[in-house]
Amino acid sequence: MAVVIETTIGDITVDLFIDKRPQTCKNFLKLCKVKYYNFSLFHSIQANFLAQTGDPTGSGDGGESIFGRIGADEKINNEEGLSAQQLEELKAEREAKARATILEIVGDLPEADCAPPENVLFVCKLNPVTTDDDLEIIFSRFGKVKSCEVIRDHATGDSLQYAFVEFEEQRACEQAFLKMDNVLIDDRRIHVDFSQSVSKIRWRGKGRGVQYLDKEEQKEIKANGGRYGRKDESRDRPREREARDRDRDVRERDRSARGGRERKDDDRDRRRDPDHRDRSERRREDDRRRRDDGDDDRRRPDDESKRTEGDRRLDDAWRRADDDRRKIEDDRRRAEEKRRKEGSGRRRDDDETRRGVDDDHRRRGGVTGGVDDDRKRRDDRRAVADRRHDSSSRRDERRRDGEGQSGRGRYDKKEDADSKRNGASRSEKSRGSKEKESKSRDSRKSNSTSKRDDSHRSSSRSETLSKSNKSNDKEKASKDQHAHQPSSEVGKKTTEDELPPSEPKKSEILSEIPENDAYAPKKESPFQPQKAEDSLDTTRSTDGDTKFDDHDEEPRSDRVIRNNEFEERMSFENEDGTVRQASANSSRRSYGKTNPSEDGTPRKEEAIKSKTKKKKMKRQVESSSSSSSDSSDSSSSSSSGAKRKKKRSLTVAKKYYHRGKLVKVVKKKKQRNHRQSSESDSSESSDSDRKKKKSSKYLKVVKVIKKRKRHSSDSESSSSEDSEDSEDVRRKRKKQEKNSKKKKCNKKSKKRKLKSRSDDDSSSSEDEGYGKPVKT
DNA sequence: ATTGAGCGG
Repeated sequence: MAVVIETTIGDITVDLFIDKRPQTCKNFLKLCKVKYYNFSLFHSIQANFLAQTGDPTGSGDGGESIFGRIGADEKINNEEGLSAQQLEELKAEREAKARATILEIVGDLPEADCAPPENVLFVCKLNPVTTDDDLEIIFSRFGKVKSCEVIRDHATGDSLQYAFVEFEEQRACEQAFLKMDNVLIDDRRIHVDFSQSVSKIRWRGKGRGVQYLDKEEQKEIKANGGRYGRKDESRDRPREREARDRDRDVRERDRSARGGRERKDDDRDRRRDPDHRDRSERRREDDRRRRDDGDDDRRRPDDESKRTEGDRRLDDAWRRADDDRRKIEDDRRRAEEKRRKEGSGRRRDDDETRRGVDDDHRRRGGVTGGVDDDRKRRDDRRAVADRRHDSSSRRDERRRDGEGQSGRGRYDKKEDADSKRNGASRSEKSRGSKEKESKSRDSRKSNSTSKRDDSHRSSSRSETLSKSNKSNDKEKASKDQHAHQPSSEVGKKTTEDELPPSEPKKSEILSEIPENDAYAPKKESPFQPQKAEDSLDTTRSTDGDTKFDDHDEEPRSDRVIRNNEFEERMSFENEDGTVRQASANSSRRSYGKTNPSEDGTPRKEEAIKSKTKKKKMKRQVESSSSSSSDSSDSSSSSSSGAKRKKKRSLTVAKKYYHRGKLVKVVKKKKQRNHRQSSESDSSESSDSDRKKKKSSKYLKVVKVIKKRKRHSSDSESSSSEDSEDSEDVRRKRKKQEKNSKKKKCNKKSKKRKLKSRSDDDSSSSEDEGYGKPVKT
């Protein structure tokens, strides 16, 4: 709650601690309302220290409370009777608040009081097949679940693998937080945290607090497309309203003066659109105009030459004039505002006061005021609080990191989804490998040592895998196949069909939850959790697999296999002559690549191993591909048709491997470049390729390539002296550079994303290899 | 690694 005090030399905004000193504030507000303070003097001013006002007598001795005596029944010392610990907490709280306020002033936080909801859990690392209902059932054991939402890609409907669970009670939420972290759901070890999301909170502007939205309100906002939702809400500060009206007035006058027509539409738009939108609208409009201009230029390059300098200058002048007009308008508006302020300050005060009061009510109904409750169950909540603090600080950091990152993250997600969809087209293959996958998973379960697991993965020879699997657990494999084959035959079965059979098992699981161990398997007791997993497995294997077909959501181990199958597949895919498939695969492979970095600790070792392995593999491929000649890349080198075909495929594969190394830096463009360069200049590119192999740092590699390219193209252009060609090359180069830059920027986030994917997918393999879930 | 659609500015 804030009050603006207007003085002859400027405004002062006063924040009121309404919840701390309700009576005092009420007194103050009421006095404001009766215009008690109007025209008061600042009777005492000490530079850099204080300025006192509010005494109608102007002396500092006068004035009286609206209650008869100031402060009424307020107990000033609310720290008495508190233990030292409590005092400390209070202090810490105050400090935190102060920091938050500073951040707010600096502009890092929208509003210091803007806190994420306390009764909402954030659940991530979910299995994509997990649904709202599943989660609700599972989480409802801690208390009534108010709402539960798995966030999905709004285009594809794929699960984004995180969810929000809103509890009716905060306590239930805390319990769930304590008990459900690192628990297995649908074969995935989920992670639970308190929601840090403030997206359900609408910031009503600086100093105006926040508003907590329900779904309907959100929808409304979405429909309105604005930050400020309802039209007739008292959300608008009177000053703003005035400003807007004035705005309109000015424009109206403007319009009448100039008799412009297009303004009219503009104006209507503005009136319909809430607040800030009009500005962006205008900007957009402006942009469009400008772009149109540009288009004109581009469209008629011939005309451009004909156009006189004067023409262009006129254009510019027109643009500038437009800008100027706007500026003038703004100025006028500002002046008007000032004038008005002087005239009608009184009324505003009243409005402010009224609005403030009900504002306060609303806010108090919201989230604040958790302090007392806190004191009641402190013991229980100590851990929780710590966690919260942790995560909130993390959130702050994240926030400070900037919006760009999250944006990129989202983008990546989308890419993921795309690739998923891509993969769906080759469901035939994926099914085959899926079978292997399920087998391998089973084998992992039976061999409770994670070492074994690792050897599988790192050796990652499909033959060994399948062999060991066959020998290890035929039964389970057959069972698994049994489980999912029908579904894959039927194709897309609706989940409703599948759900009934799985329901009882779910309840079974639920009954196990109370022990909490079934959901949180440990190393030492591989049996019980396994049971749970098995049941989960079977529950999911059917309906999960149908979804696998859709989303190509195979666990990681399969991808390893695919890596190794890659050579073969590459060759035969390219025998079809389709390069696209190869490229699709390439993106796939990039996922596979991150794949060895799965389980927590052995991650790095594995990564290194895999790197060396990959190098080896690469070398193998190279040697095999370049059996005839050393200049392996030279697709232009002469050879017979069939051979050429084969060679080409190999070349693609090889290129792919080069790219495989570089994918993270430049993925798609790389492809294009490569193709072009390999077509245009073979020997050079092969040289550069060799260099690439040798150098270990990606960035360096990129630079080398770039330089090389430049060299090669330059030399080429000079040698061939084909001006058109060189132009082309130049253009291409530009493109390349742009893209490589972009990719570099994205590299980090992409890596992260990939890792997350691998983690998710590998969670099934973590079944035994994972330690106890963190408990508090 | 992870926060409520996603994108562009």
